[in-house]
Amino acid sequence: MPKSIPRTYSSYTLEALELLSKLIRSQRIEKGISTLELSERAGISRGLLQRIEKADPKCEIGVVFEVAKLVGVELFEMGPSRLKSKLNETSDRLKLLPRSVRSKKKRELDDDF
Amino acid sequence: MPKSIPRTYSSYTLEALELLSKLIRSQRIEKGISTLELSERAGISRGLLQRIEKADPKCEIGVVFEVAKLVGVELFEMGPSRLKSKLNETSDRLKLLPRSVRSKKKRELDDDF
DNA sequence: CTAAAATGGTTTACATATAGACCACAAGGC
DNA sequence: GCCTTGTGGTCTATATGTAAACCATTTTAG
Repeated sequence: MPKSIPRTYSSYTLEALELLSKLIRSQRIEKGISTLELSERAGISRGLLQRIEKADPKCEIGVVFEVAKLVGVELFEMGPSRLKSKLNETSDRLKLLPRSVRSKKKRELDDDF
Repeated sequence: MPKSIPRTYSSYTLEALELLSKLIRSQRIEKGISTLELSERAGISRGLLQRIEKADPKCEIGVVFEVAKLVGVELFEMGPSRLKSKLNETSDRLKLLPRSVRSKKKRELDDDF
């Protein structure tokens, strides 16, 4: 049972969210698309789009990414092709890693060497 | 009332999600952090972390970004300082734009000039 | 100025994401 | 080999995100 969970976010996260939301809003306005128009194209409600443009951390990430893509904001600062190659690269590197992690569990090892 | 909404995502969105999730998983394993450990640090359940690492589009974007930050994945491929300056830059540019958009509504103008 | 449209808020009902407890199995250390 | 621990499922209850319909205000075109 999920008890009221007051989530906290680092400033880095909040700023990244704010950047993404403002990039979306900028692109939307520059392209002359109204909130209603864009929300319809994205298949979401106008209210949700407004929350996205206000950097609400609780929106579904898939929807936010989709809206970003619709107005031409590049995720990860890369277009489709570079994204794809980076994905392959990362997939390959992931395959070489162990599936399971043995943690020291005794604290004080959270360093990143 | 939200009726069952079968969302669709573009491949670009899906690949971006997959990339992010695999970057997170890679970094987690490389740093020797178990799913339980990381979920506790992030203040989320282990199940949610598993969904994040499986690129589930329906997770809250704030949580995903926070987990990414915790394992050292840079959002937008930039660290805190560059992110901040880019944010300022975007904020300034947004201020210069009109608040409201007059859409032609008559289709066939969705071009980006 | 006036009128039309966009925006930013609400409010309500419902679908669903989440936490937390389980479980079986896999994987890695000894 | 054993044995511990991580992983990936499941299931249930609840918190909450979302769609849809409102509203008031602001903004833009004329």
